[in-house]
Amino acid sequence: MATVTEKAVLGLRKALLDAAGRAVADGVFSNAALPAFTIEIPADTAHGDYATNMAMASARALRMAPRKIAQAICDRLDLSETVFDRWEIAGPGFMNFFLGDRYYAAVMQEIAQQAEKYGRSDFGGGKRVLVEFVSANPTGPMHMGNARGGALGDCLAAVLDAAGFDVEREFYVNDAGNQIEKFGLSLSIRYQQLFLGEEAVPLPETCYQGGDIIDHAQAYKDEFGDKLMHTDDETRRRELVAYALPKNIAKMKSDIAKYRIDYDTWFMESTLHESGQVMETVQMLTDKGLTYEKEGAIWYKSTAFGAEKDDVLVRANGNPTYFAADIAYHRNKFAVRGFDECIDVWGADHHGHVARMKGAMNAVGLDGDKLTVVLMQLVNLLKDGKPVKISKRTGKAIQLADLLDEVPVDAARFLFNMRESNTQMDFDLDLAVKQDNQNPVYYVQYANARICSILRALEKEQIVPRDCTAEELMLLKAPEERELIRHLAAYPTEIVTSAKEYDPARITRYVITLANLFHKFYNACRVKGEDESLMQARLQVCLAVRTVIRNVLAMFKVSAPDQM
RNA sequence: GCGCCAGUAGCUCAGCUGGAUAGAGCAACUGCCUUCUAAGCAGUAGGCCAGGGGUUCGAGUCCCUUCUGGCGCGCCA
Repeated sequence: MATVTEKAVLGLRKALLDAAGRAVADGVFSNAALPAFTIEIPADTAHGDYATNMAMASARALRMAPRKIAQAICDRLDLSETVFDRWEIAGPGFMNFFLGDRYYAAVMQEIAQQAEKYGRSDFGGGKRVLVEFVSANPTGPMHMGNARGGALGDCLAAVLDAAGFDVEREFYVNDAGNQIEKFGLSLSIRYQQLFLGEEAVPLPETCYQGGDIIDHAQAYKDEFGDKLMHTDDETRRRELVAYALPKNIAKMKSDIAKYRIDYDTWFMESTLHESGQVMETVQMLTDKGLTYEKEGAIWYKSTAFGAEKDDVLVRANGNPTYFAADIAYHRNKFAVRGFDECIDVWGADHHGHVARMKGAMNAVGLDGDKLTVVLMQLVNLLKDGKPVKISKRTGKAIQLADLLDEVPVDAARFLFNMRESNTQMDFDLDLAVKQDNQNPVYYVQYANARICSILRALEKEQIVPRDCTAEELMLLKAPEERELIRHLAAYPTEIVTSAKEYDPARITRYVITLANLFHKFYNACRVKGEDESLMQARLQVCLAVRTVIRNVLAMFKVSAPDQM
C-alpha cells in the first residue's frame, strides 16, 4: 500500500522514463543505457516540489548538454497520469516539477482515512527484531547515561514498530560475574565497617564507593543486626548480595516504569550460566578450533574474525569472562529465540567491542551483519554551566531517579531524543528543569493544544468537522497550507528513513518542524469565520496536524494535553 | 603509538545515497494580540562549514593530510 506521496514519485519516474523512451524512438537520444538518477525534494521550494538530476546524470552517456537533454525529455513528457501539473528546466539542467491541487487533496484524504494508523507501514515485513537497551549494571543506581539510552532505545523500538517490524524490548541484567563479586565484597566491607569502624576494615579503591552500598549495609543491619559478623567471608558476601541485588533490580524496574519504558523481557545473565549455555558456547568455539590455551586461560581467536586482538573466554581461575557470556547471550537471541535481527544500544565507550561481537556471531555459525550496534555518546551533564562528573565510584553521580524527580518525563524523553545518538551531548540540568518556551517539547504540545482550542471554539457555535470533498480540499492554496500539507505527507517516509538509519531523533525534529509549520499556518490562515467550505477544509488541516502530532507523541510516550 | 566518533552562526544542533544563493532553535535587536491560546508569528543581524591538498560539470557531504576535543586498546563490564 504505497502512500499518495510514494505513488507521486513513482508516477513521475515512469513519466520521465516514458518520455526518454520516446526521445530514443524519435532518434534524438542514442540507445545508450540511462544512468541512475534521483528524484528529490529541493531545499528551496522555488525549485519545485520535486526535482531530478536525470539530464545531468545522463549527459556523459548521451553525449549531449544537460539542458538539451532536459528539453528533449520535457517536450515529450506526459504528466496527465501524475499528480504534477507543471515542469521547468533550471540551472545547469535540473528538471523541476510542481505538484497540482489534486495531490494536496489526496494527502488530506489519506490522513483522514488512516487516522491513528497514518505513518505506519509494512516496510519491515513483520521481521522479528529485538532491541536491547539500557541494560544497566544492577550493582548500583542508574545514571544520566541510562536516561539517554532509555529514550533512544525505547523510541527506536517504537519507530521500528511503526515501520512494520515485530519488535521486542529487552533489558539484560548482569546479575552474574565479576562485578557481582565486587558488589558482594563492597557490601561486606561496608557492613563490617558499621560494627568495627572504617579504619579497621578499609574499603579498597577497586570497590564500589557509592553511598548506596552503605545504605544497603545499614538496611541489612537494621533488619538482621550483627548476624553476618559471625559468618565466614563468603557466606557474608553471598548473603548480602542475595539481600541487596533484588532490591536494586526492583528499583531499576520502578525507575524504568516511571520513565514510561515497558520491557517485554528482563533477561537474567545468570540463567545463561545456570543452563550451561555459556560453557556450551565456549565448547562450540573450541570444537571449531577457534580457541587455544595460554597461561591457564582459554582464549578465543577474535583476530580470525576481524578483531584487533584475541580475547579470553575462560579465566585461569575457571570463571568465564563477560565476553563469553555475551556471546552466549547473543547466540541465545538468534539461535534459541529466533530473532531475525538484533539491535543493541551501547555506550560509545564500548565501541571497541562491536567488531569482535559481530565476528563472534559469525564464529558460532550465525550472521554478524544481523546484529546492529547503535552507539550512543555519553551525556555531559552541566550544572551552573560546569560539567558534573558522572562516576559510580565517587558516589556523586546524578541518578536517573534524581533526574526524573526534577525534570518532567515528557521533557526528559523528548530532550534526550533530539540529538543523533552518536554525537556528544550536553545536558544542561538548569535548562531542562525550566518549564518554559526554551523547551521544544512545549512548542509541539502547544500546537496540539491550539488545535484543540480551535475545535472547542467552533463547537460553541455548533460547528463540527465534517468530511470534505476533493474540490473543497483544493481550496487549500495558501503557501502556508501547502507547505504544511507537504510536510504532513512526508511523515511515513520519515518513519521508514528513521528506521533504516536507527535514528529516532529524526522524528523528534520532524514533529518540531511540523509544529512550526502549523504555527505559521495558524497566524496566516483563519479557520473560524471563513466561508463554510474553506473553513471545513482548514478544519481538516487542523485535524490532520493533530493526528500526526498525536501519533508521534503517543509513539514516543510523550503526553499531548488538550489545553495548556 | 594504534583505532573509533566528532569539529557547521555567540550557544545547542540539522543538512536525506555529492546538487542550485549553507538551515533551524536559543540568545540579541525591531515589529504584530477589540477576531480560533502571544508557551505564537513576521523581520534584522550573525558563517573562509577547524586548516591544507585532491577527485569532478558540481564538495559541508567522497579521498589524503594536519590540528583540536571525546572515547577505546584488561584474565573489567
